[in-house]
Amino acid sequence: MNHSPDVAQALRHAYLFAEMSEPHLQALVQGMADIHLEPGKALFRQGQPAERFYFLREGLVKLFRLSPDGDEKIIEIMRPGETFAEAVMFMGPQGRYPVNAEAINESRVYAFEQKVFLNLLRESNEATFGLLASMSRRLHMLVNQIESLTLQNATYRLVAYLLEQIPRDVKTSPEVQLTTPKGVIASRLAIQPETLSRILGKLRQGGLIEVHGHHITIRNVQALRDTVHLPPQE
Amino acid sequence: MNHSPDVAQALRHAYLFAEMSEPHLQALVQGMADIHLEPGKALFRQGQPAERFYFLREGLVKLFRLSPDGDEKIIEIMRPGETFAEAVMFMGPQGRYPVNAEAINESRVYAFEQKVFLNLLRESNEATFGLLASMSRRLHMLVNQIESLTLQNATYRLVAYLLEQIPRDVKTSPEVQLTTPKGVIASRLAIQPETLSRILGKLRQGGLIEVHGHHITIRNVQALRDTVHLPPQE
DNA sequence: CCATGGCCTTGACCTTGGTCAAGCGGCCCC
DNA sequence: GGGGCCGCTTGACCAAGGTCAAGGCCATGG
Repeated sequence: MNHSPDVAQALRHAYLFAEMSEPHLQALVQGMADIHLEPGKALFRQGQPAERFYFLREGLVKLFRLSPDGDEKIIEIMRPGETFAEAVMFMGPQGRYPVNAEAINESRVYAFEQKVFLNLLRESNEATFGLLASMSRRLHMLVNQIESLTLQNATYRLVAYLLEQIPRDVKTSPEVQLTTPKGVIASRLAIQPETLSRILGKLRQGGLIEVHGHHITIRNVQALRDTVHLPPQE
Repeated sequence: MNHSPDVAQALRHAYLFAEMSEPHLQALVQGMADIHLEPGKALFRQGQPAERFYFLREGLVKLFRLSPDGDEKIIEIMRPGETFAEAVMFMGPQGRYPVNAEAINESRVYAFEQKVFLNLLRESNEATFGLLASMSRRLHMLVNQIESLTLQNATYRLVAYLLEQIPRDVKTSPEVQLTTPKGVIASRLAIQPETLSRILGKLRQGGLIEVHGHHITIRNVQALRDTVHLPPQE
């Protein structure tokens, strides 16, 4: 199967490939693996030698850590068009995945050999800068996460999460469609599902939101921001 | 003043400069600024346009966030030989510092213009790979921090911190010298000073450690690991 | 049409660590 | 040498969120 044109097209949405020369990109597409994942299927486990990195084509993948007694903390939920595990390439020759990766929904990922990609990087600076940009974004994201875990409470984190889910451009009473089960969101926010449910209930009672299953209507964006002392606007 | 030889020597300890060609390094040394900081003096503030990045020559610098009501969370404590704020270079042209930086002790930092460094990166791949390595290490460090904030409790974090402070190679009853006031350590571990004090007291009562001001003797490394269910050895 | 199981909600209770307040000890500086 | 300050400790109390247990609500499949 030769999907090269549209595959290359899709890849260009990722920082990593955005600026890459056409021949280089083509070479990568030739060498990549197209992997199909059922919901709940693991892609890799923490501690495994990291030989590949990934581009999410369709579906939803969670990156997470497990505590000794099985509790799960989701570090990041990957969405289509994003790459992950690229940074591990530079952890030295014996690099290992620092997290687990598992499909939430049925998913399709493209896998690239790190060795191949590294060779390509050595002779192409545009690609390297794309990689630097994506790592720098991820660093910032993690710092934000640490801040909200330590300096803010559970309600803040949930509200911030909801506000992030509002599609750009929307001015009117925004509708948010939760893309994952609530338990997954809870783990991402480092709270228990019970607590998530209670906070949602509290916000609902306050008339700030309406909850219909996975569909949430935000009745008053500004009031919502105010409850957690977020500055107006975005 | 021309300290170039020993300055270059010191810079090579950082990943960022380790593999860099001698002429390039010399050029950077020529252009850098040598900054002296009194304890408590700010180097930069979150939100300021990021035009430089830094190498810590002497002293101790904290990177931290502030909550709206003044609580401080230290993200990282920089030690001599380390670079910081390099990643911001890739946040786009209007990059801003994502944290505050302030000297804990009297310190000396070298400051480099991002523009200059970026130009150099474009023509030198060794330097770029050094940068990638240091960003990748920092990513891993942040993920570890998120894990211990969410999946572990305060005692675990403190014990893990103490164990990290044990100098390599030591086999006998290890001595740890705290390099910063305990309040700083508390902020780094995201606990209150009172809690830090209590946990230390609990460990002391359990006969696991001895505390004499900033000097801590670990009486039983293995028992200490066991209290937080860390696997033996390192 | 009902049974099953997953996901979510709700209630009662508990634990960890935060908050507030008081006090101690060393250090610096007049 | 005394006053004051800072960093730390200790105690009493508190509250956010976790834990445990019991249902409810669908969707799915027999």
